Amino acid sequence: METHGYKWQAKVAKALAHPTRIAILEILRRGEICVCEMSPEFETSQASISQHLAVLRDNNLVVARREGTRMIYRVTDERVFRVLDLMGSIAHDQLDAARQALAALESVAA
Amino acid sequence: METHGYKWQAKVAKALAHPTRIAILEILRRGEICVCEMSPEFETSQASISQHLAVLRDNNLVVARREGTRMIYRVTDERVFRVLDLMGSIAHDQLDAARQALAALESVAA
DNA sequence: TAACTATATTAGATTATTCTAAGGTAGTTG
DNA sequence: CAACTACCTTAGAATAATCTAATATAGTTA
Repeated sequence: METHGYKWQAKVAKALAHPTRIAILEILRRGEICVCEMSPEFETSQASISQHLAVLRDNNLVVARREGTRMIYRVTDERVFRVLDLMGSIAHDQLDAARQALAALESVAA
Repeated sequence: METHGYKWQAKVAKALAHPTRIAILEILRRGEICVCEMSPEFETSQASISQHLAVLRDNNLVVARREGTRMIYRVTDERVFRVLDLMGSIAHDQLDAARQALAALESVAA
């Protein structure tokens, strides 16, 4: 198996592998927006957001264009939202299962 | 924006963020299988594969059961394959676009 | 029970990611 | 053009991920 061929898929996954970057994409899901409008939604420093945007840019998940002094970002491929949704429901069901397993243990202990 | 809520999604993404782990999941797509049967498909060391399997296990993307001396693995949620497929087509189209951009540049240079 | 097979774990070095702090760039406006 | 706004980049420290080498464990078989 030439794992090498999966490098590009892995790069997409890696680009998504941070809560802040997912949050950025969720904001962009509402439509294109400038950094100045998404920044206030985070506690994170501006530099940090800029770096996360750079990761998304470098992996071609978003593109930016300048408009005056602002940079307007948008996603390049709407399919990332399907990925986010799927990962969300997978994670959700994992938590659900874990909680049920815990409840089962607790009912035995009681 | 409470990025904290995206932690679990990010964990799923992180678990997928390595070519070897994607390759493992692609093998598991064919059905459950023991480590001894998937190992030969990799150049990677046995320890490394075991560690990658541990990452997938720790993130609940696969489960293992023992059968004699062997460990049989299977995916816990078939939706990971949809994630892999989506990431694959996103990555594919990115490469396509990059190649077309290059070709356009080259035709100008010529 | 000793040797063997299949797999996991640990330790440690290496490399990659992320954050903070500081400074830089690009466009705008008085 | 000086000051300002919006954003980016760099450097460096802290943390996390990955690999190799060695060792451990669990079940099997002679």
